[in-house]
Amino acid sequence: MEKNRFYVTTAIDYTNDVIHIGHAYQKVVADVLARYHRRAGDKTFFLTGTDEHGSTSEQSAKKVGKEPKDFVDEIAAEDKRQLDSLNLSYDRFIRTTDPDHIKTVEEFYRKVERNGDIYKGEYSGLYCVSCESYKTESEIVDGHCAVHSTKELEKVTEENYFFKWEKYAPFLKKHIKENPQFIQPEGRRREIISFLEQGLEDITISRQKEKVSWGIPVPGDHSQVIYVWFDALINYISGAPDFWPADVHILGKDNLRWHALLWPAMLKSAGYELPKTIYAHGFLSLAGNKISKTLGNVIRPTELVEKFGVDPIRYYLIKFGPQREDADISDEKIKETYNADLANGLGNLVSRVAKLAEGRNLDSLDKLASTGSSNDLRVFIEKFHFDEALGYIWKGLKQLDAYINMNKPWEEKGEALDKHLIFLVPQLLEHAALLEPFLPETAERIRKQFTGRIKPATPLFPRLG
RNA sequence: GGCUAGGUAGCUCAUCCGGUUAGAGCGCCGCCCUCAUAAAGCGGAGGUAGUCGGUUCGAUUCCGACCCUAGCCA
Repeated sequence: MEKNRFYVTTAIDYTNDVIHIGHAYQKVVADVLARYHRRAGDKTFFLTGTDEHGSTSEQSAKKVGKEPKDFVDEIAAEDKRQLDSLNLSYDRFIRTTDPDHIKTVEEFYRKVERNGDIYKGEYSGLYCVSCESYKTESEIVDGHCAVHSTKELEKVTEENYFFKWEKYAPFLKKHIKENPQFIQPEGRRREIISFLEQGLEDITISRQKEKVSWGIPVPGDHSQVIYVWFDALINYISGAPDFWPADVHILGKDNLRWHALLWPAMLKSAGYELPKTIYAHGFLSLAGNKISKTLGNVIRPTELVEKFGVDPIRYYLIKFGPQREDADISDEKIKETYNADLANGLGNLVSRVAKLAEGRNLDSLDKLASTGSSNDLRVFIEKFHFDEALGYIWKGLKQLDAYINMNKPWEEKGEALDKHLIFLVPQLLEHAALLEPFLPETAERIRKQFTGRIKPATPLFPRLG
């Protein structure tokens, strides 16, 4: 059987601070896709990592009296710990300070340059001396820098390199219209199309080294460093060159424009294939509030995982996460979902069957099951409808509960009981297999419990009071 | 301010092109059962579909204005 190739990426996170629970959704979703495709036998690569260059990381380092590299080393290590707590099966954690990434960026830049799409121009913007960086409109409050409201912003003009973005507008328009699958979900696609109708302007892709020193030098002109996107986006190629083009980039809606419009233009210019799908999700709020340092309500994945366990957090995010629109998370909501679906649902069903089959050795049975494949499930996954995928599996679990209620196997003995177990145990194992991409730890526990001599029932998910 | 997306039961969402009493899951209340984690099963309460106007025989569904939420404004 011929194997497909599957390459999924997440956004790489900025290293001015450690990631929080709001970043967890896209990582879990990417993990579900990666695990699903690995199971299906596809040659799979799952890339995640950190975006480490730029003035914001540089200044965060300075604030705590550290060299940029030392500082981002610490953040990257902590980010990785956060991701690991979610049981993510990434194949590489790329850092934009990795030597092979820097080399790829230089090569990429040269390709675009050779194609005649880079030129020198004048960039002018409002510069905050205290921040040592240019401010965009959203960072300016009443004409002042949002962080330094007493200082005047200076209008500064500098010579930078520009990328001929506008040139690619017709190409982008055509590609997006002809490939409905390119930007997902559909609402986001319309958003980008209508933005594109307003036209594009060329964009600066470098900064003078004296303003931003923490970055990759522009090839051939070390008085400038490459600015943000011409560094960060290229990680998708440097992270797994043999797997390019990516099947899906998963990112937050704030990054969509860059991924949907700038990145494809860059790729086209440099002569690369385009990714197949760019999937943008919404944001997660915490108990009704925006997650922000200023509000002081930032929580890390590790905190929730310690409180509820990995799979309950994964389950909540997949079922109620910001798949299309924004979503909310809170201890209360996690607990409610945990009790309803995991304790009373899956966990209780496992206990029922385990008790009925306790001590039996039905080893020959489990080999009949566990194909872990389902056409319905495949369709949900391909459409990125992860919540519906879980709903589909849970519908199956409900049917098993209904089967037990109807057939009352606890009233049976011997062969009559076996008749039911021969149906129930393989069914349960089959569902565990379907569940593996979503709740890997739970799937494994069920598999172990029902392999060989069936172990006594210990609650998979003890009910929370 | 401009552009875009969204506002349907307490919560999360479904309602294809306008048309009988707007649905589901969770939560809540009641009943019932016990193989099971006081779980499963059955029943019930709960919505003037953001607001106000317009088009129409008829609008949650179309049009307009306004309000609220979110993202972007390079």
